[in-house]
Amino acid sequence: MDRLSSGGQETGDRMTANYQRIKADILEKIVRGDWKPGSAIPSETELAESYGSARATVNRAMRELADDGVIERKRKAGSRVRLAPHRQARFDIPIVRREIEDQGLAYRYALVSAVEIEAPVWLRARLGLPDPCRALHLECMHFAGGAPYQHEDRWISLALLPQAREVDFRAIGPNEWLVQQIPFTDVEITISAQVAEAAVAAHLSCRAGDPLLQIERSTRWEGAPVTFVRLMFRRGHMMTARY
Amino acid sequence: MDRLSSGGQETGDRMTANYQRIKADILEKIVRGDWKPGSAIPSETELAESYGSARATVNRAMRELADDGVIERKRKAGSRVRLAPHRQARFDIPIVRREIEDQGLAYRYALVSAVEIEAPVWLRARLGLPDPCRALHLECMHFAGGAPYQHEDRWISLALLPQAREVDFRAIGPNEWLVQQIPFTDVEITISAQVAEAAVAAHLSCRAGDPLLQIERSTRWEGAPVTFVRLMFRRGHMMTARY
DNA sequence: GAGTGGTCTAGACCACGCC
DNA sequence: GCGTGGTCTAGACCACTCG
Repeated sequence: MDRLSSGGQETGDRMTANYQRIKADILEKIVRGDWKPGSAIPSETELAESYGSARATVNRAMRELADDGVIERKRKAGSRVRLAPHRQARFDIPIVRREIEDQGLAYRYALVSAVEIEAPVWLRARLGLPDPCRALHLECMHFAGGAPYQHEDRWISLALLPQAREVDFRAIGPNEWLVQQIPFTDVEITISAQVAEAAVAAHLSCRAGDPLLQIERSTRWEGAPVTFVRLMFRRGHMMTARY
Repeated sequence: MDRLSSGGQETGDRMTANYQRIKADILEKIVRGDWKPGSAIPSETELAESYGSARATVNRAMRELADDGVIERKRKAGSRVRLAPHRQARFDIPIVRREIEDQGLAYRYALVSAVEIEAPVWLRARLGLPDPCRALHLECMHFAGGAPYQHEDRWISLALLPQAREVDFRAIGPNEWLVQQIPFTDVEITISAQVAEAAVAAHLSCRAGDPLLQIERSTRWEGAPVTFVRLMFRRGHMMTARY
């Protein structure tokens, strides 16, 4: 009954797709309070009729709203406005090199140390590694415009990637090498605030005890542990996201 | 030519949708190295034919792969495997109350202070508020199982939400009240590590100088500044995400 | 200019989940 | 049971962009 503003409803409309206009219109109804939190939204069939479009088009709008956490959908129950909008933020996890070069700064990488040792207990527990298990332990630094930017404490499972022994990690960073080996995996990421220990503080040119943003990341491939990394950023580093 | 494993290709298949199987199959080809980073992927039409499905189905698989940052798509150029997978993690931004109650702990909220004052310069700059501008400044604490969990330093623009003056924030937390007022907005989030100042440290039962995870969030509505909040978590708090 | 992805439609079948 | 969302199809037009 209330077609969207613009008259043209055919296909590829000027500027915005129809499903986007429908999505925006539904969102506006929710924001304005026409459809209150917890209340039901008309079915896709009804909406399709009222917008004068196909159900598939409405479906895409609704699916994206559900992905965005604005509405909840259940088969027979229909769609409802979420009581508490399920907010989530997407943070980019850039390759360090890109992150720095995108800021227009010169990137430099340095290997601090590399040793093959038996995987320590905490690492085995954390990654679910088998009991006796050898691992490659790398310590690296990333610099931005000459200044320390990030300290990388990397562990690579030699059970899954024995070829890591042959790599010269003075020439290539572990992250960039790993990306070439395993293009896609399951990842668990943890962010926290930690004090700079003396060794790390020296590398990052800050004082021991300074608060540093820490990212820990466990990577698996088909369930098998691949690598664990602890990244300490220089003091004052921030992560930003919009939604 | 190489239909996917399961014979049934009709519609609603057992367990997994066809577009998901196609998506997984394409992803596997990329991971296995059949389609290398930077190289082109067959066009949707070709893929649709080889999978024996409609182009729309392939389109959905490809669109999700693009959303996931695995491939890049351009109109005439076709689809290519990303050189460096554009990784991003989605972090849930829960309501504090839910975050705590989901852990099975008792939630308690307390208002520390509430004053109406002229918005300070830094806040006006940060949110883009007009020059003379009054704001409500709230300081709150959130407890989990009796222990301090989070310190909230909240600013609410009275230009946009004058009704905030009438609210008894001893009874309701600012976040929960705001959600009722403005169901959906544009948000900018920043995460960093900070030292606990003496005042905050006292509230969070930690020592001044301890490293704390800090989240700052600016919220707008249709471009107009609504609220700014600085959340300091108790020492040791971590944010986790998977992808 | 021409190929590729972006979008839309009309119709269809299915599975889940309330009743 | 039966309505609703989830998915699929075959065909279509369009807009972008590379060459």
